[in-house]
Amino acid sequence: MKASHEPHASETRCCASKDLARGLAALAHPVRIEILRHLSGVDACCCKDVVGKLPLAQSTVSQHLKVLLEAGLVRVRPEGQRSNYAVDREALLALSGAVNAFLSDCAAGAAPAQKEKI
Amino acid sequence: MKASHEPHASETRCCASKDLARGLAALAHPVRIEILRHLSGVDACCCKDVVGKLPLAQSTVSQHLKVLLEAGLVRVRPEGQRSNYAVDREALLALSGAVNAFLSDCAAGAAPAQKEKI
DNA sequence: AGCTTTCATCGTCTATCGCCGATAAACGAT
DNA sequence: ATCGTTTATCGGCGATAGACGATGAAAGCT
Repeated sequence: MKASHEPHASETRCCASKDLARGLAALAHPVRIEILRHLSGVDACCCKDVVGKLPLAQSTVSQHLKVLLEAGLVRVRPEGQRSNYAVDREALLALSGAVNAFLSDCAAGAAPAQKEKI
Repeated sequence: MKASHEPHASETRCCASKDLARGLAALAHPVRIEILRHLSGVDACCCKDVVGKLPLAQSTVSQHLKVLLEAGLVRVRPEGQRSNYAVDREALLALSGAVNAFLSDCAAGAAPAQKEKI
């Protein structure tokens, strides 16, 4: 997105926004929220199990799991012919903390690294 | 999305997921995060001000503001020829609470309204 | 009255998302 | 060695998101 174009009074801040947005984007889908819910209720389960609980094709579920995986919100452990997925509880807490920090700061009017011109 | 198709062991829960996803989707964009940051730092400011801080066209910023508005994260007060936007601090805190509750529950393994089979 | 400023909306374009079926790869079992 | 099971990935399709410029409406200014 034209990164080196104009340092529009935002350079380091922009990266933080993009990181946060990336994490949120992984979460911002009803199916992925459902999947996280399912995964959190069990120790670990394979893709097939998740497919059994959702009205979606296996390939679709696999892709959603991949998104969650790449966002670092779940972990996978290949066990035999199946892949055991589990929520990364630390990552969830970290994301929760990041979202909380951002939203609370915004709500408090303490915009990070700002407050210069009106 | 084929709502009345098969009550796949999720009916009320699905709505909650969709609501949460909707709120998160509004937040899951770097530009909108930046806008929220800007708005939180000032009491209220108009679209033009936001445009001045971002390398984007006025129409684009206006649309992002509309998304935030429809998600209830910001409020607008038309004042003369300009629109004064301000963060809805209560809404931000509410969303923060919802995200926090969901992620914390997931991290704690307490998936809401689940825990049956497997 | 004109002119400027500010904003919202429309239409368009491109890129990405979300879904699917089909297929291949990896593994276990017979 | 040959199945059956599970998973990941590919290609395609429709829908949506995100960006832009252009336009029009509303409000202020001279």
